[in-house]
Amino acid sequence: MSANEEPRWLSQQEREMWMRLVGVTFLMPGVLESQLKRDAGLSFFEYHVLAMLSEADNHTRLMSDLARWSNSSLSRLSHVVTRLEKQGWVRREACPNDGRATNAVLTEAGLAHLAKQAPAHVEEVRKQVFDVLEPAQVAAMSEALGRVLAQLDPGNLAAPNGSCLAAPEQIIDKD
Amino acid sequence: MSANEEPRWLSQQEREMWMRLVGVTFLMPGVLESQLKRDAGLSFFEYHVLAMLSEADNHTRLMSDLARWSNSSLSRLSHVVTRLEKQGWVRREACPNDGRATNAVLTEAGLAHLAKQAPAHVEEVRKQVFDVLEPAQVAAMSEALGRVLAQLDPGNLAAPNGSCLAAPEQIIDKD
DNA sequence: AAGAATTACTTTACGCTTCAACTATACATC
DNA sequence: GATGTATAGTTGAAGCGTAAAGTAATTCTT
Repeated sequence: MSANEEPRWLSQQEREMWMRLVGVTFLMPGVLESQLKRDAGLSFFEYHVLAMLSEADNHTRLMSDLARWSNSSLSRLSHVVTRLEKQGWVRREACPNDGRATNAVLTEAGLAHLAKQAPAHVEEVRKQVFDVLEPAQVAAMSEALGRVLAQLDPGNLAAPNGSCLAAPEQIIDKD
Repeated sequence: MSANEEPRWLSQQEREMWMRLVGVTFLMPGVLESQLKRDAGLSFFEYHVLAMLSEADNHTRLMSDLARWSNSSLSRLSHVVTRLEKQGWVRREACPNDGRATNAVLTEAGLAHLAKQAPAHVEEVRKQVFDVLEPAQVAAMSEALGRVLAQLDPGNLAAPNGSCLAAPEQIIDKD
């Protein structure tokens, strides 16, 4: 936008959608986190990380790939994995191919804990999001959100090709 | 869900939408915040709060209403308003009708700062969200997000009726 | 009128994330 | 082989938000 152009203010319809998107963005993590904290002692992000490890080959992923796929910084992930290590749910392993790289591995205890919590969590996700949407709305949301996500994080569309990463397995039909 | 029922796992289509929604939820605030922090020294939430005050009659709102409408806790808002006070962009006033209540008021400096930052911010919002969506997608997203938001925060649909609140003015066509 | 319950914040302490600096390893250039 | 640059994390300090406690005012009940 050049200095002389009029800003492209949002229309009334765009503003309404914007306020709702911001509202969902602010509220959703906290609402889902309430149930997870109470039942599992996990934050929403921690659950998300454990779920991603559960879907990986050998329940193992490079830290850099895990950070990218969970939409977080390496620093944030490093701190979170440190906490999950202390709980015994994740462990760190050096990467045999690259001395700089570290793998995060979901432990047996972590997998058991995740499996135990998944039913209640998916029920809460269904209650808060999917039960209020028609199937056509889910499809439309998915298409539109895909476009927004591609803009927000262009680099994440590519399949990860970091070392120490097997091709992802077919994902278990859980949240 | 009774103890004996099978959990309602997400379908493949639902999972795809879910991962995208979570991705946008995690990434969007930070991406928009980068531009705001750099240009204005404001977090995304701080900007949101100033924008809401700018739209209020006399640029004044009850703290409790402002918290509700900005989807935050009173405690969070109290801390944020304290910081904005220190910057000279907001001030607190006791409510004449209710001794317990506090009004947040946008100062002249705050209004000027917001007006200065609004063009760049709306451009960033347009770039990250609206430029990648078709008008029909904006309408569909708005409808679907409205349903999800109603579920996440049922009480917020009602018009606020706290004391010290005039009916909101027609909102200026800004982000 | 007095006391109990509720409401509207504010404040403190703690946990989590970000920022910036650091360490170690791999790769490119000479 | 040596040096510089880039990469992959880790770590500590500071900032921000949550939980819980506190203060003050209002409303309700007796």
